[in-house]
Amino acid sequence: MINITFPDGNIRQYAAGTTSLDVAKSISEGLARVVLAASVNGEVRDLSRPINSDATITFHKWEDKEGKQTFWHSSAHLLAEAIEALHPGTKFGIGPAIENGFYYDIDTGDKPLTFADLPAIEQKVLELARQKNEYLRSEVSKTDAIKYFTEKGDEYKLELIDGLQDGQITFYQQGNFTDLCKGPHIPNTESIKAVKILNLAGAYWRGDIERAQLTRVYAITFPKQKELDEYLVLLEEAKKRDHRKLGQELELFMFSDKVGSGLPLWLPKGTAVRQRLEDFLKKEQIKRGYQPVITPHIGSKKLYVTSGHWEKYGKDSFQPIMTPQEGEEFLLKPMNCPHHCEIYGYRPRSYRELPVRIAEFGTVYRYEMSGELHGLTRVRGFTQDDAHIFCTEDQLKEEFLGVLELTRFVLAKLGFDNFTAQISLRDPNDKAKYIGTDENWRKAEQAIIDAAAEVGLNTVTAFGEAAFYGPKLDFMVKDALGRSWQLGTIQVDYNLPERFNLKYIGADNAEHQPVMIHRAPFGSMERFMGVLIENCAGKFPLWLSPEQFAILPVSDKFVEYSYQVKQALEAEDLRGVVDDRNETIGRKIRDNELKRIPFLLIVGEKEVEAGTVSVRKQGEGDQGVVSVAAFAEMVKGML
RNA sequence: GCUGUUGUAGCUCAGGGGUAGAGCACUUCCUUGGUAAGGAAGAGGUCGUGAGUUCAAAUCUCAUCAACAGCUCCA
Repeated sequence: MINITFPDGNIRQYAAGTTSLDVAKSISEGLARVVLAASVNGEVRDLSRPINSDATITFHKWEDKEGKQTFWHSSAHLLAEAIEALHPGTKFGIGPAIENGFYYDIDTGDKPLTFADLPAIEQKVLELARQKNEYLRSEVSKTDAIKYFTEKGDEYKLELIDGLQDGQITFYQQGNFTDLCKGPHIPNTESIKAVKILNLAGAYWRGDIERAQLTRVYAITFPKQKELDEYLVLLEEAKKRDHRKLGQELELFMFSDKVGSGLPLWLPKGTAVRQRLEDFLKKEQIKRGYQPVITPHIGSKKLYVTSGHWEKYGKDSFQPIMTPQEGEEFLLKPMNCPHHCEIYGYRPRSYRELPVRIAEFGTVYRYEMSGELHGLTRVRGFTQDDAHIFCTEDQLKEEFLGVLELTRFVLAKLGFDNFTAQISLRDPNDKAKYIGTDENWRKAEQAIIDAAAEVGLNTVTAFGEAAFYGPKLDFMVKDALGRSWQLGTIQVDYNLPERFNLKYIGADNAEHQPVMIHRAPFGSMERFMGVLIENCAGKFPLWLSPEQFAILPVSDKFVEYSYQVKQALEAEDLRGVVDDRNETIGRKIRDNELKRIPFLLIVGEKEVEAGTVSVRKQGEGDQGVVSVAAFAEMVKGML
């Protein structure tokens, strides 16, 4: 007999060799019907795998992340079976589950898959699912595995097998389809009741730009048709929050072919929001001892040769600007750090004045590849809420903590509670990509890890995601469609101080090299605005909103009073407009609701006589009548 | 940059080898209306750009630019 421990600490005894499914059945038939996989000693496994010794067990249902992942991974196999049935000779790459659904990379040879093929494939998936085939696991020798896929002619699978060790290779089969896979899988295809192929796209084999481009088929499945329908509605809703769409509807920003791609033009309303964000952070930074500076938009090429950026990015950047002077070259600045290094180094520095915190909303230009451009979140000209902190080794951790505090303060103020803090470290297997000594890297990485741990920040660690000059801590936030974007960033840099030969005089009257922290709580104004727009669905917080109120006269007889109210509110530092169009009140309400104006003030005969306004809150309807002064007080109380 | 899709009025889109259409927005007039679309009339486009095929191209072909999705990249 073996002891099985359940998540609640209960222990029950079973015969050795019992399966997770048997264990589930012993608890209830109901559980056995809905369970998809089980974690045995922390490893997610097939329900049919026997358990031979004492173990802890956790069951995974559709509601769990592990349950969904297993369900979708199994669905990927089913999708492959359907594609193979309809398009014989298709070669298969990999087909993992992703956050929402799964994909399979396929190579259909010279007959590419088109959107017209998709309905038939979806039908086939459902047809195969209804065959109620089991997912059968088998352990296969490397020789047999190679033999199978050689006969099938699938070189992608052969390449995958090549990287595996004999004795660790498993196949899974359902119906007529056998795949190289380490599992786990759900027991049977019958629980897959609804499928939608979401997208087709190119993807390089093994992510390598030099290799073949396969067709990546994105799809999602559900155990109930209703859940699929709801998911598709959710996707549609998310598209409505897209900042590119809202930016146009709310007249926040635009792009112009004549200006150039990736170069946003900020319209008055977008500018109003952005400037308030800037003012907010500038004030906070002053409180925290930052010193604002201003530097030019270009810098001599020599500056970037010194910094090392020319060597690293020069050929992929906006190319140097020539001058009438032979041999003189300037670069549009792609970052502010070198300018700030020059400011730090313009005179000798004493340890007494460290840390020096140099801040600038600096506009930079980077020639991003055309395919990378994306609304406001990936552009070629953008403004960083940049600052560089020059400090001693001993001050590093405290400064890092201070920046962490500021960044979290900023995110909280703007309503971002769903961020991920990512610690980006070197790829330990490819140190050649980075500059600087091992010793400095080790120190910098440790400082970040320690500081994050000290404030109890929940972090994920990403190896290979560091900047080429140092490790960093990034705050990642998702957009309306679930894509992750880096917003705030904090980076430790031992490299630039060295390249610019920056020094300070210590208490020992000797020269020392300061450490540099790059940091930007917003990241860039453009990207932050983009993600902010999506996060609030265009309904900006009251203090940021371009217009806080709109006054809607019931007829043009009340326009004059409307302007008096507007003046009175502006005297209270509130901002808004009068909708004096010759339109019905219903129309004015509708149009201004759609502009996401927080408060609509309706005025007619009654209001004029009583000196009041009838208040309507965005999205919440009529709030009743109050005096103008009372309204002003109420709004100010909400700021 | 790569693969695929798209490009027609300010916006959303229909059409399609014989020189352009709808709704909304806009302008004017009527209406003076009380909590999410009042009525009428009018104006507005060399169909992304450039070549080619054709008696004829917005429509077909090629190139180019831009946008979208994913990949790759992100100082």
